[in-house]
Amino acid sequence: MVRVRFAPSPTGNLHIGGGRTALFNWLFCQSQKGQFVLRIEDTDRERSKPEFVDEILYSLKWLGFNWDELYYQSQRSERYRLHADKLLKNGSAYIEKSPAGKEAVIYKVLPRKIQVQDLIRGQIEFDSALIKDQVLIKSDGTPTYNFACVVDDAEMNITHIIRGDDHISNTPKQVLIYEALGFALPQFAHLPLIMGVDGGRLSKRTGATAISDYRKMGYLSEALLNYLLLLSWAPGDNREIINIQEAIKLFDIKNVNKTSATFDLKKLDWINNQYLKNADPEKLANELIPLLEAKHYLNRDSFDRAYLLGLVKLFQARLPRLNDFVEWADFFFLDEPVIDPAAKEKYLSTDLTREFSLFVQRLDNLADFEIANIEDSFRQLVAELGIETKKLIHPIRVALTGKTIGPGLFEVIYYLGKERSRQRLLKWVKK
RNA sequence: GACCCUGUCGUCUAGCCUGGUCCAGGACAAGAGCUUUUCAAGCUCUCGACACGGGUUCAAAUCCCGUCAGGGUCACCA
Repeated sequence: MVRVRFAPSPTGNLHIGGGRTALFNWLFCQSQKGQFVLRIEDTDRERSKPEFVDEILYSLKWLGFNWDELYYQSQRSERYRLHADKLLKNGSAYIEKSPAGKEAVIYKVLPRKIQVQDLIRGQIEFDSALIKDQVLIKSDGTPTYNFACVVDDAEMNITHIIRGDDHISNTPKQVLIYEALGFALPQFAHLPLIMGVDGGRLSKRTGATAISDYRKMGYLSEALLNYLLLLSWAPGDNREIINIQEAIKLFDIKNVNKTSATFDLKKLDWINNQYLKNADPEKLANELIPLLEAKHYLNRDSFDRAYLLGLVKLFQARLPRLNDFVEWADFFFLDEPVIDPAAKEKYLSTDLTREFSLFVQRLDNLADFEIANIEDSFRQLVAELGIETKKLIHPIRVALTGKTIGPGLFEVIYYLGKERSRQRLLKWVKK
């Protein structure tokens, strides 16, 4: 039975790199019908915070991952103590006393060659003569990362350790401990790191790093997952849009790339848009309601859901991020549209009193205020006036929405309604 | 600095294992155009890469060596 683990340390939010590590563990685990262990590595008492644990669990669930078992290292002190004593007894570790009289347990590293078989990289060789003696139990009684990690992975029967590249140099240290403890070695697979646009590690300086930040910005979890997946793996058929279920079917850990990848927000936006345009409007509306409410654009208890759904459908194919809806569609919720000064200058600087008045009349005369009828009456009008469609369509859009870009004008008029449309147009009519 | 990992368009990648079908394919971005209503959607086109140098071979992006470059790690942090 394949057993993998994801072992975040709750000293911060779940970040992109962690989410990606969780993703590949999930992919491998699901493709092998294995079990997924979640282990909270909270041995650093100073920096570990329960609110980070909550945040990490929440983000993992948001990404769609769940776990079969959950452990906290802080609750397993006696296990580490026990195995440290074992090493003390068989002579592979020794005690070091600090000036304050506190004792630490140190593993004695003997010189030898260590070969590690990595599922992604092949064989990697190390010389332990270059590794100094390793602290197992710190003088405050807590285990070090490398020690707790080995004890846990062994006791939890982890068969495959899939983690970031930055752990490659920990691997020989851990192999030494596995062997000293008499545990069988698991398989290792080291994922390439994700870089920021500046070439270094992805950091807050080069963009948002927390998974939850992307959720708050309006990225769908499926899209984020799809993007993260493509960062170091490809389905092999030039497909860019692939959902997690299909990926699980095609996934082979041996095909994971060795090269670190740069995080590219533009491509994430594109993928997100691909998902947004096919997303269920009901679901999108639900996500938008709190955002619109925060802007006082609607009241949760008394709004027209069908109407909101209509607006969502108008915009969803164009949005890079769901949250952009709030700004892009603001004119549907505000009493008065916020007019972009440049748009006003370009389209509303000439007097359109006659054209606007006539169009308002046509709208007033419509028996059925339907999109097709609105369009017909508009086209009839420009034909009669003998002007180009675009000469009138752009000024009307700016007057109604305040923007030069947006959904088709006739849909906009329909959803704005007859009354609001005529009022906004009449504002530009000189008496 | 030492050790380890990696090197295909600006970015993500396919191809590399099993040399020839690759004067290197796809996607994002960028640029141009189309869409007699905008674009931030859609469609079309363009630009653009095998890090470098040696080998091996009839033939190398693919195999070997070296160089260079980038990244990671060297904590009683995880």
